[in-house]
Amino acid sequence: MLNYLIFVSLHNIIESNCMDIQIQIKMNKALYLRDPMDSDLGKNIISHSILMIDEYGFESFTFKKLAQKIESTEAGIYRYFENKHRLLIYLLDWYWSWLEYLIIFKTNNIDDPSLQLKIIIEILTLDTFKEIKEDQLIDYKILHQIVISEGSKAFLTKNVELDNKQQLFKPYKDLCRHIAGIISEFNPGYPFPRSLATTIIEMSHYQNFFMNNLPSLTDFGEEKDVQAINQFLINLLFSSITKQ
Amino acid sequence: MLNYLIFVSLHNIIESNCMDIQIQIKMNKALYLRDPMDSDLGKNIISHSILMIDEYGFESFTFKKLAQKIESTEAGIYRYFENKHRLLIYLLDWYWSWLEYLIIFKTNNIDDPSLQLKIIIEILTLDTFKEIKEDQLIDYKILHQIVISEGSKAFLTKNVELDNKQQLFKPYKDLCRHIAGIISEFNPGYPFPRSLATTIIEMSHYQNFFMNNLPSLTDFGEEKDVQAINQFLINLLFSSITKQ
DNA sequence: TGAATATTGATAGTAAAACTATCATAAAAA
DNA sequence: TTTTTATGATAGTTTTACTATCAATATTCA
Repeated sequence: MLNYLIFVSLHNIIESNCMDIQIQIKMNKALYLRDPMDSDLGKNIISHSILMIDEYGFESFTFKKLAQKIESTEAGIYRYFENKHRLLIYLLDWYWSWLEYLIIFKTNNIDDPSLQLKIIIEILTLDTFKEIKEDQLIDYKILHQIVISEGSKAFLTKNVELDNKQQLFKPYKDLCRHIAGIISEFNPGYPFPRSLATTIIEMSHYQNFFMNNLPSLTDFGEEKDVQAINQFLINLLFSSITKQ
Repeated sequence: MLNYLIFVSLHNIIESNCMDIQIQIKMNKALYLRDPMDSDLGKNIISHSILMIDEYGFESFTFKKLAQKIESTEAGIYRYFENKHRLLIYLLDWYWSWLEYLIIFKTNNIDDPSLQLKIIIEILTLDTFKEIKEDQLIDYKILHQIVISEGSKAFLTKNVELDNKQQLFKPYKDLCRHIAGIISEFNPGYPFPRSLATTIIEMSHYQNFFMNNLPSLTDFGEEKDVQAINQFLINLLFSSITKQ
């Protein structure tokens, strides 16, 4: 039975039991008042908030509803998270940290940056997720849906500056820097590696959201196939960075 | 004094007095309960909601605050708009309709689709806006800031489907289709014209937001120059659609 | 001109959301 | 065993999001 710690250049992943994809992620302490991973109640908050934000949408999701679902109290949840916005960022940060872990894991020992980028795009669209086993705590497929539908709301607020000072967006930035690094490795002369990285990341979500909700804004409306988004992103990325 | 009606293929622009850029836009009736353009109170709601959403952010903006500012009452505003989400979409739709008008106006008589696309990108980043005169009702520069910071919130809700059925996103879709058409004119073989159009539109906002708020996610952090975003978008677009 | 209609302002009120505070009990740590 | 900590139960406040009612004032139109 494979059971080991991973020591990579990852700041946020502290432990991973790989066979059942049980990952421990070191979260920014500013995100919570009490560490939700330290108790059953906390874990319940995390796992059920993922389900409920997906079900109701972030605006209609409330701590009261969550408390009823997990048979606890509103006040109980407030002991863990200052407000629902912090909880959202917690979930998103978890996702980004986990995704960077996945990327490092899956591109490990691969030297060709172009192949690395292709793998990254596949991971970003979560097309690989058929193979990924469920975590009992975090349903990554649903969490991915939250990232698609609610992700931008983390930073599109008047609090960006303060939240950013508290490093709340670090996992997202880390991922962006990571991808930008590989882009620069592929083509050191390309002048916009970071902007291109955010473009690929954001579009992997927007194209998915549009495909499913406003299909005329995409070219994937009929088939609704994530594979087509993949092709679009590959085309977009490599057109930009391939030297003629 | 120039004063004429414009008859173009624009569904939403019904009247334009060009010398002082006074534009009348036909808005979707589902967006309001009473047409705000028909009264002073309504016009006040529009002009001041733009200022206040920009000042407070959409989440903290309330009809009560707006009522106090324009010295009317909460109930008075509710006579015009069902809720603040509809008001937001009203403002965004106005913007998109106006932008498509601007694009048609500025690319008129230009045959070269590549030049058309360059003009469109310039308009999207609103780099041209130094020259644009203020409307006494709509401050387009501030409205552009709202589109950047709050635009996605129009459709990233559990109401997308219903809102879409009411055609609330039509101006955005019209613009997307318009740009996609020019892309296809430039390169009829390019397989993702619509997705590329939304990518350019969305990135013109995201890169701007990131540049100003989370600069490490872009390559424009030091200079904070919209012109650099322009260059990025031009590069992104033409790399994709230029045949090798 | 006078009556009907529409628009706004003023006021009041409700339900839910977003918290905060307090106290008792149960479980875990010292 | 004592102390600390975590949770549950309950109650309360402020703000948001909205609805309802009525009077005053314009505007329309017959």
